[in-house]
Amino acid sequence: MRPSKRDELVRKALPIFYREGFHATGMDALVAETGISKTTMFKHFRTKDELILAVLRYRDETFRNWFFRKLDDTALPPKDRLAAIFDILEEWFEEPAFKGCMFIKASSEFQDPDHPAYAQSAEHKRLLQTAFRSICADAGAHDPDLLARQLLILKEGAIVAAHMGFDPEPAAIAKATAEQLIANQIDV
Amino acid sequence: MRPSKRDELVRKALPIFYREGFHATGMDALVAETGISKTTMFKHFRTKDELILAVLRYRDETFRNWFFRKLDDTALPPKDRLAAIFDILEEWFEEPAFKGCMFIKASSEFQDPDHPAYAQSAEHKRLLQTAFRSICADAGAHDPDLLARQLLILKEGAIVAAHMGFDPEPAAIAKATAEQLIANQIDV
DNA sequence: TGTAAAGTGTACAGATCAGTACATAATGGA
DNA sequence: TCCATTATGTACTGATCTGTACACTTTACA
Repeated sequence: MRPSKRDELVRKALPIFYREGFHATGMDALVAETGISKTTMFKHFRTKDELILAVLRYRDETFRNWFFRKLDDTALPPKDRLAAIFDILEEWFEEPAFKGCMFIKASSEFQDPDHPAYAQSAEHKRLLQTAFRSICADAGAHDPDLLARQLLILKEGAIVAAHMGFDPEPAAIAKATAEQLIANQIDV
Repeated sequence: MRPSKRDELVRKALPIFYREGFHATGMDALVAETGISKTTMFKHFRTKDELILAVLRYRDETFRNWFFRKLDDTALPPKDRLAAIFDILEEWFEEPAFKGCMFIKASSEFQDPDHPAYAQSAEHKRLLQTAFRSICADAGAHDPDLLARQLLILKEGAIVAAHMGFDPEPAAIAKATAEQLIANQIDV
């Protein structure tokens, strides 16, 4: 099977689900916007849920790639990289298409903990936490696990604030907080 | 109009929407679980969206009442009250019915910024922020606005972590962070 | 160029959605 | 007890939902 159409579908469905929501997006809407026939969609994915899951997997991959690539590109030492997390976050928030975190939204729409979309969303966050922890350790944090968890909670809070619009500069606020944590945990 | 049935409907619909989601809950499901007839529902609310909005208003009221009542009951001085925010949060997380923040989920399902449910959700967070700021000022924070925004972002991050389950002790982690912020802003 | 795989378009099934019509029953106050 | 208000039950409309059937067309490759 040539997987090109399948990938094209996942790639094109992502921004639609992201923008409109999972339940609110019907298969007919996907047909209209992707230009891919419904027959083909159901040939590649047995159900809508399977497509959603593939979209989430794709999102996990591309988001983490984008994020940590950006972080690497700063070429900063690990300690400064931890603070730079929130600069990259700010870049994301300022994208015109920014609509919050797709995984927070997925776990809002698929609340059953047994639903694979929920599991996939939690897994995404765990992968971020692991990556954060590794940077914390490289930076010489006294308690890398604690610091990573604090930074991740800050990141999630900033995303919620940015999405709901109740704070005009969530990334800057979170960064200011992070810098205090980092200063307290890492000797100069 | 005796508003008893209306209130009963709002009160009974809340946990259903909270547990199942807004789109995923049909009016027929509400009839089945509340025991209130569909005719009556549509006599009190012209549309499902109007019912959802009433539910969100009710949630805003009861949640803030519950939260700040709890905070008052600690009878702590303002500075300690700021840290106690996260103890109360932990109580909430440990409730068996805890399923995340209803407003984060509402803004996930109704993403259009013009949708009243989205506006209502943002308003809830702003009201929390205002209340936090007032306690920060009472506690003698150097920058009450900054501290309140930091604490709110921590709170939202902890809620997301608790809901998605990627951190086993989100309230404790957020509290440890908050205590550093408070110590840095408030002289003993 | 021939052939099998992959994709398309349309039409449909069956379920479920929000919301309505209408006749009947319960309720509460004077 | 009378009467207006309020609530109920059922059956319905028309739209939309996921998913399927099927005949047709395009594509890739040997």
